[in-house]
Amino acid sequence: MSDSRDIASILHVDMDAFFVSVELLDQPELRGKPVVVGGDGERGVVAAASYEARAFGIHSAMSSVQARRLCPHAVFLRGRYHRYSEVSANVMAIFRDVTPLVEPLSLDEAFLDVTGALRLLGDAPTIAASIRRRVLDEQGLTCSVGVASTKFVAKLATEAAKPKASKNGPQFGSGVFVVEPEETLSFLRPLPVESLWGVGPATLTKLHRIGVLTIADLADLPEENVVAVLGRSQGRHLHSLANGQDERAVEPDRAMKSIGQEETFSRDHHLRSTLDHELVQFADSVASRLRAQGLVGRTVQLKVRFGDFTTITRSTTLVVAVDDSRSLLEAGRGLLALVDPAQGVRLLGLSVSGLSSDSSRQLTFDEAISGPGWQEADRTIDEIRARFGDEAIGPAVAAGPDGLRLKRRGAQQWGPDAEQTDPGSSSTSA
DNA sequence: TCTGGGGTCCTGCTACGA
DNA sequence: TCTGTCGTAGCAGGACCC
Repeated sequence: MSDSRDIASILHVDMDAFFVSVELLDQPELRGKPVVVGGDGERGVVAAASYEARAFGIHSAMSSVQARRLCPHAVFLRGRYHRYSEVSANVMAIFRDVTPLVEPLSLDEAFLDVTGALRLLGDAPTIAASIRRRVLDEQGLTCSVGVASTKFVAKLATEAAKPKASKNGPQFGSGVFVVEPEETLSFLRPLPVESLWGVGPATLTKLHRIGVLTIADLADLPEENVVAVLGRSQGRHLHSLANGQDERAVEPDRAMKSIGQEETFSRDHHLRSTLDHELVQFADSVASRLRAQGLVGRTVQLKVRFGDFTTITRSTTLVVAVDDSRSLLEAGRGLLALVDPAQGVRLLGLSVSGLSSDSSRQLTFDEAISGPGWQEADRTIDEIRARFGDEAIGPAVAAGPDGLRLKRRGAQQWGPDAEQTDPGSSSTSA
């Protein structure tokens, strides 16, 4: 991105209230109403809120209990992750029509480096406007675009372009907001320091302690003072950003670093056997996703959050990288044995990192001497799921009490299942 | 008061081999 | 042979993002 230093050719595109907008596409009768996606269980949180809901003070990451209190008549919808992925893929395809340099950040936002498209398609604001038009025409969705010479300024510019919630309904933003290179510092300096990417609650407390409230305050401090407070890596990074310097290029092919699944239970679990049941499903699901991506992983990590919200992780690194459910389950069980669930477990998670392509996969000792038995079984399961859907087959433990109902994988994106029962809590909680 | 799920990145500590 | 140093890997926890 050599040219992007002196020309505004980095775009940050962010879909407006994406999950809610997709729901409104499919259920147009909800338009104009306060709609909340996620947070339909007792322990859930809000994943997205319509601008009408935001006018009541509801925002993403807010607990569902609080959201209901603020707006009891809002429509609460369970998230449909697969549907959002589908629409997201269509939107990303539009971006890739403009430039191959697209770096998705999540389902609903991406960076685009349009330096190479300027001669053909016009200047960056023109390209931004045409992307907005295409997304609206082809997908029926609105988005906001920030244009700048660096990634993080483009991202901040998007905030300025976005619609704002108000009591009188959404106030539409400009849709495109451009920060020319020479305007970068005057744009940044008045903003609160928490606008910087990487300043969360913990860092903000440290910065407030030394009197830093705005980006200008941070930029004007000597770098060594910032490093003394935040450490070398974060201190240097944030000081550079505050001064408008960001050398990071748009990276279209970022490799996945880990794959995992976790779940917050509707009630705390106290029995190891209950947690083992969950572990079986996690291992099955994570292994299946590894194989779908053609990946194998070496480091298995178990995450446990107790009732008092303290969270621990236990991990182990295997001799060879794996993608089968049995190996993940064995490793997970070994780690679970290190944990005492008696005080009540609120969340359990299993993830795999140290990923590499499965073409580099080595045979395990078992496979080498007895053949790929479990791997073969897993691949057969993959084929059945590909033909008949995710719910067609799964670990026996995932079947419900009637032996027929399979718990859907990936169904609980934003909170525990309201109908979940907990055999552990009733017998051991005090 | 209440705090999901899926991730990435960084830091500090320990163990171990050269 | 003993000791100290250095680099690296593994592990655990925390902060942050959407």
